[in-house]
Amino acid sequence: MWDPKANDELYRSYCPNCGDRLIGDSEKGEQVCQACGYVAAAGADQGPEWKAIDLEEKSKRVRVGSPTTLTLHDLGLSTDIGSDMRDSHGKYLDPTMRATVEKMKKWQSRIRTSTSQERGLSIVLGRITEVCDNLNLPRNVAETAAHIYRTSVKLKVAKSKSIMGMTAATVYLACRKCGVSRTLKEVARAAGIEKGSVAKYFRLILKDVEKEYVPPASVEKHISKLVNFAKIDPRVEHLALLLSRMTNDSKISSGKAPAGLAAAYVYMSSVMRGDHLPQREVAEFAEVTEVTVRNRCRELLDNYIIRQKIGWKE
DNA sequence: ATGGTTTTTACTGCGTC
DNA sequence: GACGCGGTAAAAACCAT
Repeated sequence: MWDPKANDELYRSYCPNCGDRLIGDSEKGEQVCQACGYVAAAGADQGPEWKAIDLEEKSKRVRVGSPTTLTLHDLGLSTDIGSDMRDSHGKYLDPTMRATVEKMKKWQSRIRTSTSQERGLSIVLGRITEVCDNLNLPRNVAETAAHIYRTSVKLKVAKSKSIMGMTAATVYLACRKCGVSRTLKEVARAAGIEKGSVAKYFRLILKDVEKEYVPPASVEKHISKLVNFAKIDPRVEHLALLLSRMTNDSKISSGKAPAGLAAAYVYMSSVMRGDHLPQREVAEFAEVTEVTVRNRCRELLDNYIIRQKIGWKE
């Protein structure tokens, strides 16, 4: 169960021209005002902000905007040591012992990283970029995925795990952290492995590495993605987004798959505008069934008087 | 493990082109 | 007849406990 309003704050911001809400475009990494057409540069002061840095670069850093959940920290050795300062019983070491161990660890990890582990790391990082390319994901998602993987290695979570399993799981998590709408199914397909095993690794990472809850991409992002993929008239998207915002109600969306809801909005919008896309097509692109689309539509129509609010002609 | 919820599968009937 | 659509029952998948 997820609350759509919880992550709404992450990407919502307002147009400097007319004050209307800006709509984030997950594909292009920019935000657009639906009212006046103002286009904000990538992450002016709202969404995640990043600099393209070579993946292999050692002192990697990902800059993000104000939302703290997206903040990524420095990847120096210090973090590794800080998190491991316990003895075998899980108790914290005393300060003098701590200092000694710290030195040891420093050397140990220097030796380690220059040999096999560093190589293993670069293999996975390569896979991550491959999968991200397959999914047409922006650079920052790959960066985030790489960061997640690096910390999983440090926390020993990645030890003796399937390479593709970890790859897919980190990419999927990165998508969610960056607010990009890619389903687990899609990531699994791009990585060429079972959806189930991706979920398994994903949960593992969620448990031991990324403990904060990361909400799935919003319905609105799913709408944008769906429209882009299916090459639907942008005006349908506009209407769909409008509808989704007007009916952005936890009563409707809670517990429901965002992709299904997005499909319903797009389908309804296409009908309202007279384009009338077949349910079959919309459902196919959204990777849900027609039944789900229908159910969402029905619920929407049951709970809202959409025609009047939208000004449906005819 | 389990129980509640959501999605999918598979099938049927209805109207229209 | 084929197609799009709406509905339903039951299976499967999912999620929190």
